[in-house]
Amino acid sequence: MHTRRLVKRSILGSRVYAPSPTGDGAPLTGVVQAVKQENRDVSTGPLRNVYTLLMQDGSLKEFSEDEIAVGFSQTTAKGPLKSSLKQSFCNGRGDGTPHQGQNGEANSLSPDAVEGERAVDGRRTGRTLEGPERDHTRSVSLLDQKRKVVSSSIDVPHARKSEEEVDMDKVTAAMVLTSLSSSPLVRSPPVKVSEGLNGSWKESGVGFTPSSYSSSGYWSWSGPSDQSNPSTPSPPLSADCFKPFRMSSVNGPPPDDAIDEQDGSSLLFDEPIPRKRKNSMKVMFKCLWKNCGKVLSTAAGIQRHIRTVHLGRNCDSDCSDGEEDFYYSEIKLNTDSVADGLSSLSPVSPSVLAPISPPHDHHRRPPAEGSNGTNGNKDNHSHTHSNSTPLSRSAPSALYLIHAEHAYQATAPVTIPFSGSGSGPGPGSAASGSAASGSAASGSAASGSAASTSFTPSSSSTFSISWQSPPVTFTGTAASPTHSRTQSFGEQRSQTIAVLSSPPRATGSLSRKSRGEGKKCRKVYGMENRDMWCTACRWKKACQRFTD
DNA sequence: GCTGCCGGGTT
DNA sequence: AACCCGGCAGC
Repeated sequence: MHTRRLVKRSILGSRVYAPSPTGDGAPLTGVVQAVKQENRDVSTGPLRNVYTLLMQDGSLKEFSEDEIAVGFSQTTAKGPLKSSLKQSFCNGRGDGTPHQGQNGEANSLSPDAVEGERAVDGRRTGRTLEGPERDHTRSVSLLDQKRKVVSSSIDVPHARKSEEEVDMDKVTAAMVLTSLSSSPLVRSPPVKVSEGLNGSWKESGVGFTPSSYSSSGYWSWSGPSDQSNPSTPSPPLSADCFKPFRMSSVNGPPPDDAIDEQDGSSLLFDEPIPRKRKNSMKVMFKCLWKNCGKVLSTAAGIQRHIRTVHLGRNCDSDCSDGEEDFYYSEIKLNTDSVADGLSSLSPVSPSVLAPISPPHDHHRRPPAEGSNGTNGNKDNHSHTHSNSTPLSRSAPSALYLIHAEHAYQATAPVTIPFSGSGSGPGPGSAASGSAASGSAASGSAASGSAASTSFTPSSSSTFSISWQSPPVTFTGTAASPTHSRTQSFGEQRSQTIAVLSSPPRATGSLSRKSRGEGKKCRKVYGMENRDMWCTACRWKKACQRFTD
């Protein structure tokens, strides 16, 4: 069944021989408690494994894989340990290619099992591709062929089989029991993983951990999350990790079971994907530096941009202190909504958008920037007190533009009119203003007129009513900022989808067909004669019979 | 609260 | 495409 896990688990808890610390040549025995990966020399590339051993005297010591030898096969000393531990389960550095994983697996399987795996592999790949990767079927099937060629051309070490067989039998028995008890864990993550493939790869990384190493506190798993910037997306990684994992998960059982489980998991995997794709989310990274707003598709790119352009550092990421992280934000773009929003917004007020960018810039500039606060205050005051026109123009569009940012930043436009009359604006006070405004808005959000009354006293009397009409949008989204104030950033971010989709809706409401005043089927025929209604009325659509 | 109807889901 | 329904917004 879980061949990889089997291999991994066979190491943890294994008795190994380690060199004596005193160097007198008498090896000590220890039990592998944990494994971690270390990159001793960046230039030499691949990671090496460092094993934490519980020594006989109860102490914990770390040894590199070169230093220790496996206890159960003393004659082969280092060899088996290193090779078996070298099963690079997609360790995220690129050296865990599917081929390697494949071969590693084959090493610990009988030739028959390898054949079985190939067959399953072939079916599995095809099946998987029926889903989201349908478009790449050809290239992947080529890959698949290539994989077959590779694995068939590599000698499966038969000799090792007998050597490991004894140990494997024991461990396999344990694994069968373990897998029975942990199967829910194994099966449930796929849902998560499939989400991860579409949305955040991080989730997929996390999703693997419990299923792959569900026991024994295997803390050394250096998945994507702990070796790269958390905000650095790496979809191919999760995809690559994902496939071998799934293949390995169906290796153990007899073919029939494998197919069944395969089908089951295929359902689990494939089903949510089409739905998710509807949202077609795209993660971008936006520079928050004043007057920049550069948007890049990769975190590394935006970091480099900030480092070089704004922070004036020319060195590469090595000398980064992570400061760049403060200057960019992750944007989840709902491409559909954004496209709709832009297309529907621009005809309404095309001239409004352009001059707005500077003001909206103030709200989202990083707090770390020195001049930020004062400028922001100035501008906000000028907006709120001196002239109503810029505000009346900027508010709706600023609202929209900020929607492209973190959801929590959407609190800013809400607070503009409120905080302006109160204490100084700026990020901090704006938030407090938002609390007040939030409660006010949410309390009266039911109707636009009520919202406008709550505006009037706090804002200057120069406000024109024209400001209020767009807030059809405003009241619609008012709940969101209010809400988000008590949320964590993660939750707020997930809200971005909803927030992003609101502008189109707002503009949609502008184009919403005004309510028909004439008689409608419902009025004419009444509820009791519902079957006499026009179909549109029956379907709660615009009446087609009594058009106004 | 009633009503018209939009948006989206299901069959 | 037909059908259904939640929910918004005007009245």
